[in-house]
Amino acid sequence: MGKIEENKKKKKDAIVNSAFSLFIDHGIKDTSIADIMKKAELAKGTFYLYFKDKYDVRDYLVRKKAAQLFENAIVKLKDSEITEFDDKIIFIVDYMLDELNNNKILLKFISKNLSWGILRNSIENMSVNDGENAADYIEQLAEESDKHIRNLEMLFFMIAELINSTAHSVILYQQPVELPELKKELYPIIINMIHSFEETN
Amino acid sequence: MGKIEENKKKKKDAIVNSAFSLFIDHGIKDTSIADIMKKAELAKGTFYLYFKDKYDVRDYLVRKKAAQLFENAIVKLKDSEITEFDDKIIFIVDYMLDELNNNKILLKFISKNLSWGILRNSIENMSVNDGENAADYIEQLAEESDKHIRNLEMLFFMIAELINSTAHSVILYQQPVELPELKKELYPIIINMIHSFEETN
Amino acid sequence: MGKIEENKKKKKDAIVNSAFSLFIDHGIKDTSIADIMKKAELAKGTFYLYFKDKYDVRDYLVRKKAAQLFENAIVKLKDSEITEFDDKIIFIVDYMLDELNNNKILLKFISKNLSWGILRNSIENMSVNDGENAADYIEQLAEESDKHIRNLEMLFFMIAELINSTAHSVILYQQPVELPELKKELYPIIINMIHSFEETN
Amino acid sequence: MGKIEENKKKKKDAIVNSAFSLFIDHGIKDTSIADIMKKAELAKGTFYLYFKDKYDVRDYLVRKKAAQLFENAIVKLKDSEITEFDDKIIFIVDYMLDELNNNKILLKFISKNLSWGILRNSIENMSVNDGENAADYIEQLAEESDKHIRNLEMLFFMIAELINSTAHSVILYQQPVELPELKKELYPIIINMIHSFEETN
DNA sequence: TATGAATGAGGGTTCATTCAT
DNA sequence: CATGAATGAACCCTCATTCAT
Repeated sequence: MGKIEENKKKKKDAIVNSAFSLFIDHGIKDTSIADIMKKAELAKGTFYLYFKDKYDVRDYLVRKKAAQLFENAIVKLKDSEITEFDDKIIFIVDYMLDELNNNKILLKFISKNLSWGILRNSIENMSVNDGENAADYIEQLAEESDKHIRNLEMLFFMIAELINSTAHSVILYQQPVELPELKKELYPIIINMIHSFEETN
Repeated sequence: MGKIEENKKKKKDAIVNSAFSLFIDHGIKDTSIADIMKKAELAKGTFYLYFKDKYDVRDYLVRKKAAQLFENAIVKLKDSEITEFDDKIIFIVDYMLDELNNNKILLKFISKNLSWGILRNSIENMSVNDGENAADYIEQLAEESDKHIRNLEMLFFMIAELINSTAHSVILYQQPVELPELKKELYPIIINMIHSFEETN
Repeated sequence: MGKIEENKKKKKDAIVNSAFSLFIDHGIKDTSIADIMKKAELAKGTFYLYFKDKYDVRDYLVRKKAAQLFENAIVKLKDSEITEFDDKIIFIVDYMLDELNNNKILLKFISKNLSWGILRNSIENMSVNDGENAADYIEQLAEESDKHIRNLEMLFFMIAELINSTAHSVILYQQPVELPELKKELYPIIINMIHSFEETN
Repeated sequence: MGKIEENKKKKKDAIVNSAFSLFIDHGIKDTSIADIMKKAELAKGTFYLYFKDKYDVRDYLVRKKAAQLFENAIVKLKDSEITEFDDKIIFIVDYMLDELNNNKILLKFISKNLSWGILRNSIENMSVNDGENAADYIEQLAEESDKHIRNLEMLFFMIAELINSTAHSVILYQQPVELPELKKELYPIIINMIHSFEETN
């Protein structure tokens, strides 16, 4: 029945939200399943009807949060009137860095737990518009701008890893510099990376 | 007494070596202090005379292992006859990637636990020659080649983060490509990064 | 309705068969009702419409399996042309030992759970021919051979306990001897037991 | 130190005694390790310094109790002036049956958990006098009486299994008869068994 | 009748830490 | 300094049983 399915979705959400807030506040290591379920106001045993263990919840959360972040960036990009491919990429990166800077807690959570496997999976299963995934969308962006990127996935991988790892240190610990300075150095490098991956014909 | 000091060093080494091998084999989470001390053939209580907890040992280990890796690269570089600054950096990166590729277990351990704070600390306290630290040594390299790098620490930070995060995914999971392909794309980008940081005068 | 009754029988059989196979494979302690019902492809709640708990199923099974084993022995005996009472008893014992030896799993299950109460109940409710129970049948055997046994039940009890307990150790663990050697010692003793119980008049 | 060893012995005894009393009162299945340790007035974790799990305690207990019972029988036998081998065996059996009849709780515990493996191990490691085990003692009994038993272990095995299994049913449930009647039938059979095993030369 | 999601008590087990020796 | 027996809080996870559908 629709009613039962709906109820199950509600329960899963309660668990996930409770877990997120506890992971953020006390760290994953110091969050027990009992804690999660108490905060979710559900019985301890119920946890195991939805997840295998707390790391299963963590992966689910990282996927979900990373996807949301990226999706928001794309929505904003569509609202803008940027036409150049390079500028679009920088726009997305800039948007995400600002978001993470405003939500350091989310950054801490994502960057400690994001791996390329999870990220790629997120991108592929993320729906930008109906039936269109994020990876396709980026490809489309390149085509629209008449850019020919040799290996879009690889470009993405590198940019993502560079952002993820530098943002972690810079935003959370202002090490070795602060965010504006990072951006100033980072964006030219990203532009260079894009050119590096452009089809040379 | 020298004898007593020596004895204490031996015990600390036993603990550290035992811990490293167990962290590698079973992960930090699944290694208990009892395990470490049994393998080290010392009493459980003795652990607390040397370390606060197992995360204390982990940090000590990451620092030590990362420093060793970098130091070895520099030793090899000195043996070579490379003169250009760019080539020297690529040589170091290449050496380290190959070492990590040959010792995936070490990579797994380092890259999961390495943060810029620990890395910088390692570099600064690492002695290349007597009384000379690694950071100074790199600065010296740049000067020798008549390169003027605006912000050497920042350049280092970026390169280190890019290598660390991409190597993790590529070497351990061959994702999204294999190591030779990563190198092919990575080195031009690093060269570009260096140029990006060159003093434009 | 016949249809409904039939359906219920089918469900009960499914539960019982599933339970038997799981009890055998993992032991009773490590078989949960959830396991039983998953294998039976029925809902967990349905279990309680047929049995009180898993020990209820176990007793049902032991009764059923022990009765089957004994019944088969009697069927074979009827096919044979043995005339002497002693020989008939030995035939039955021999048949059962061989069957148990060929089906160690069944032996394990039966002998760990068989008590005289359950066994006697099995024998009494077992139908050899229509409306004739096994105990009556044995009594008849004795009469046919002009034997007068003082206390047939007691004789039976002793033989059954001796077989059950020695077979368990010998067949499953070859302790303290192997089956052929056990038989060699056991059969004369059984013959003696029979004589011991013969009416001395 | 002797002090520490002594203390450990005391702790083990406390666990074992607590476990025995709880196994008897509530059954093994319904006795938890927490229960055992609470009654023993020790911390739960301490249990695992002495035993693997509760079945480990059970085996230890069965061995110990069966050995004690047998040892007592032999002590009494020595006090008596019985000379014939047959009479000696019957004396031992009779003594043990009476003891078990007076201590039904012990009977319940032993007979549900005694296997030939455990029993044989008990007999072999049990010291009757200094450095002399029970198996040797019985062998000596036979020799003293100029009896030649072909296979003493096998004889023992059969007698033990027969007593153990019949006593269980008869003493605990008076099924199918009461103890005196069982004895009346059992002893001639045991005598027969002994003769069955006598060297025929 | 039949279902299976939900419950929550309760079990086993681990382990960092202490402290008497 | 070094030991390792003892602790007991804390955790994970299972599972018989219920009950709304």
